[in-house]
Amino acid sequence: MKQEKLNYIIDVARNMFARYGLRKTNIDELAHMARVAKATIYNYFGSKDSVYLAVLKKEADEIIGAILDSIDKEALPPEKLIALVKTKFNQMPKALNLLNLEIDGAENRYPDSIAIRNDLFWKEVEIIQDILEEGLAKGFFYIKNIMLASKSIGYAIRGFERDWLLFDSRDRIDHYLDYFLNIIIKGLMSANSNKTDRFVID
Amino acid sequence: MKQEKLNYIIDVARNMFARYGLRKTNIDELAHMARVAKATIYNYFGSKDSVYLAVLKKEADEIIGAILDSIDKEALPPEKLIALVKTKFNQMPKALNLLNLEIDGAENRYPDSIAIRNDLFWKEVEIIQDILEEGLAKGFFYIKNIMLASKSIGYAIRGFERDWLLFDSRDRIDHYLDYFLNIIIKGLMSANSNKTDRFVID
DNA sequence: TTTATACTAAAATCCGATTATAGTCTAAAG
DNA sequence: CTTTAGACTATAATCGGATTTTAGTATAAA
Repeated sequence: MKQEKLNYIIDVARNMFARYGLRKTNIDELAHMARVAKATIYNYFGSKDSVYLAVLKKEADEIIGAILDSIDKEALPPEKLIALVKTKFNQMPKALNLLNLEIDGAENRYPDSIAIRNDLFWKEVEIIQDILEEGLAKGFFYIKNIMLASKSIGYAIRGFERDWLLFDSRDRIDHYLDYFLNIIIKGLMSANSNKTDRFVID
Repeated sequence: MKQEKLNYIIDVARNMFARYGLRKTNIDELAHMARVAKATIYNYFGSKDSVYLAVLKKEADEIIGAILDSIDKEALPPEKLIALVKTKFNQMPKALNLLNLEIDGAENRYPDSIAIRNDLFWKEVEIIQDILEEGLAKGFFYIKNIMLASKSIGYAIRGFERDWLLFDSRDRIDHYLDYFLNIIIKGLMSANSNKTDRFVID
């Protein structure tokens, strides 16, 4: 089958899963909506779960892809870190299925889907690690244990996710995120933590 | 009724809710286990939900109380911040009902219980704010916007909770938390972020 | 290879009957 | 005046069996 057609199936499935959830989406209807035979779907994916996982995977890949793109556009490590966070949170609302995992009452939280969610987390941590390493090499950051630092920051960023997804007042949380970046970059104790003029998020 | 008896009812309820959950705990059995008449419970609490909320409230109060105690034992603001985080995570496993809210599939997540959970979060943020204010006044911290800073840190700490509760490898996450504290206190950019000798968590 | 269709076995839904339980009430005991 | 045991009700949960949906397979034709 052409890659194009396969992507189309995933896209249709993505919409259906986002609207109805895993349980209430059925393959007969998906086949009809995607204008392929049911057998074709089973030929390619093998099971309903696999279709669902392919959707989650695509959503995760999109987030990672967008983050990497945005980082490439920045030259300085601190700004790369800021770009990562901004892009991540901008992309999140598009990954409806992946993020409903966090919010929903476990409706469709099972080992494989959780694995994809965790995988996204650890990929983010890896990217953070790359940024920190570059920052260290170029003299921007001073970090004793880069692996610990990147994981710590990964976890900390996670703390903003739930409310970002649920709240009306996204702007305000954006504000907190901005400030959080300032804090981890400059620290509470450094005298210039007052000045948000250099690495500021607009 | 004596306060003592009332507390005993809450304690028994706390164990039953922790073991069986809100739905599978029934008031007849609770009355029996707590050795009071069912009417007494309804006299005091008015409804099953109110009993449950009283349990959640008590768990939240215990966490806040322990945090405040631990902070009082520290003299320096940075150490107070560290004490807050350490105590919070040490106390968390005791608050079984409150924390199952995070993990469970919404089984017993309804507006009132979420409100208590959020209340705990904002109380933590207030305490952080107090610490930051003291740290600013005494020249330890340099923070432009204390309110933003305390909320940011509150959210960031939240990011460690889920994995702390779920994972086998609590030590490792402890490690991340330690490092996280180092980062926010000293910042990625400050040259002494290497040295973890002063404000170190043992 | 894809498609339409038919097929099966397992799961979900439905529904009426039964049971369990939240919450009220009362009368007696402390 | 409060607590208690027990009776009581109305609603919600459970159960079991019949029915329907649906995941997944098989087949034959395009």
